[in-house]
Formats: sequence, structure tokens, C-alpha cells
Amino acid sequence: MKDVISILRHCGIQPTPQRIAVVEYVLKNKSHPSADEVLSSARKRCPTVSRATVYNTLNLLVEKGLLAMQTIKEGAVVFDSNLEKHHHFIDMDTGRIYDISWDQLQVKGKEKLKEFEVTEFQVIMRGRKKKG
Amino acid sequence: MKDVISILRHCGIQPTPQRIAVVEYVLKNKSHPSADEVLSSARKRCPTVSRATVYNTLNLLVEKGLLAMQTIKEGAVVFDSNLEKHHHFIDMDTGRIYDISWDQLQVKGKEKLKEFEVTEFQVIMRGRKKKG
DNA sequence: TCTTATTTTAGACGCTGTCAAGACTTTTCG
DNA sequence: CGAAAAGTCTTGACAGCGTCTAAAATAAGA
Ligand SMILES: [Mn+2]
Ligand SMILES: [Mn+2]
Ligand SMILES: [Zn+2]
Ligand SMILES: [Zn+2]
Repeated sequence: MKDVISILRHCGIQPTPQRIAVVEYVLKNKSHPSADEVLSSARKRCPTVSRATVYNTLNLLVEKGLLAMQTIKEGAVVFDSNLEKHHHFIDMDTGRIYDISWDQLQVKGKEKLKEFEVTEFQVIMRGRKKKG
Repeated sequence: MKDVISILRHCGIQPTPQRIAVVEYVLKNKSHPSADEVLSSARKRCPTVSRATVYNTLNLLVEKGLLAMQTIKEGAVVFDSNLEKHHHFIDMDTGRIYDISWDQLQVKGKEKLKEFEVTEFQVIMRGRKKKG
């Protein structure tokens, strides 16, 4: 994986310590963190970083297409470093969100929806992750 | 459709004027309103109804299985009087949410997800509704 | 009626997310 | 190099969502 500084430079974003702290965490993280979790983690590396800067950086990353935003959980939007198309499974006990790769599910019938022009879709599943 | 008072009685919920105002609106509404929209509408019928009562009533209905809660839109949870299994289409221009009946789409492959026990799922689509 | 249980209300609270203003840093350029 | 400009960060305020509490209002029961 390319290092964070060159990723930012490549997108015309100046790599500041605060942004690096945010990006380092959020882009290497597969756990779909909320903005608040990103803030906490970024503060470990850069204790003075503010909430506004975290939101600014996250929104910037989303704008540049380096990060996806998902609204699949109550209470707060969640950020997703997985840029491939994929589906989601939400464990109802733990709240954890798991990625389900695109080709594991097949969805048929969208073409038949005459009134709707579907530009994106995903399957959202809820249940329990089996142990082990 | 059964009248609201007997629905409430049948579930052991005392039908008060406030609850009737809320339930009357939310159970007959196909437009996936937010709690705030429910509050506004309930106040037309019962101008003094409070925010807490609206939330209490909505949560009660969800608990009793008379109403579904969907977290598919940013900013606020949305309430769904359609209790049949179904999918959703979200118009990215207007924000409106449309129901897609269950048999219009087929989702295959869930059984093959060995690590996950799927108890519910739906397809969420985004795009534009065609005019006319 | 008196007593008790249920319901409603207003307001406070904590959380999410945005915004404006000023401070601070980094470039640009004389 | 120093001054001005541009870019960035922080703070604090703000608005909306959703929950909670305490007190008032209402209904139910004896
Ligand atoms: Mn955002
Ligand atoms: Mn709720
Ligand atoms: Zn994901
Ligand atoms: Zn629906």
C-alpha cells in the first residue's frame, strides 16, 4: 500500500500532521469507524487535533474518492476504506460491520424496475456472526 | 384497515389522544417519515403533543411490531408502516424513499456465507426516479 | 371520593455534524 | 531576507436528533 503522504500529495491535499493522523488511521482500517472513533484514534498520534479538522479531512477524502461513507447504522455515519463495490453484514449483537465481497451475492431484477434508474446498490444483511 | 383505537387496544396500549394522533399518521403513511415529520403532523390533530410523547409512541409501536424503523438515510432514522419484507430505492435528487416489493428482486448466495447467520436482509438502491 | 398507576410535558442533556472567526503555518515574491 | 498572501487548524458556537427526568396532568381502581 502506498504511503499516506504520497496519496495525499497525489490528490492535491497538503499532508499536514493532523491529516496524516486521520488518514493513516482511516485508510488502513477495515472496521468502518465513525467520525468519533477516527477522532479518538487520531488524537493518539496528534493529541491536539480538533473535531472540525477530523470532519474536514474525512469529507475531503470522500470528495476525492479515497473513502466511502455509509449510512447503515443508527446514530452516526460510518467511513469505509474499502472502495471496491461490496455488500455489508451487520452483527446485531456487537454492532460490527463486515464486508461481503461483491461476487458472493447475485442480485437479479433491477433491470425490470421500469420507473427507477439504479446507479448504485448494495445488499445489507443483519444477523449474527458465527463464532470461530 | 382496522381502526387505530382497536389496533392499540389489541396490543395493550392505551389509546390516548396523543397516541392516536401519532399512530393515525404514521401507520397510514407510505412515505417513510422521520420522527420530526411525525411530530409536525401529529400536532395538526393534537397541537400540544410533545416530542417525547412522539418518540415514546414510535418506539412503542416498533417494540410491538406495528412499525419498522429503517436507518437508510443520513441525519435521522425513518419509520416504515410497510411490514411486509421489501427493498428500498432512494431518489438521490429528492431524498424520497420508495418501496420495492420483495419479489421484484432475487438475491442469491446468502446460504454460501458460512461465517454469517443472516436473519434479515434487504437491497438498498440509489439513483433517480424516472419522471412520469 | 381518595388513592394509585399511567401518561404527558417541558426542559435538560449528550451526541453528531456544520460553520465562522481568528490564530497559526506555509508559500510567494519583492 | 522580510512582508504579504494563501492555506490550514483550532476553538467555540450552533442546530438537529434522540433520550431521560421530574413534575404536572390524566385515568383507573377501591
Ligand atoms: Mn460529513
Ligand atoms: Mn428511537
Ligand atoms: Zn464496507
Ligand atoms: Zn419501506
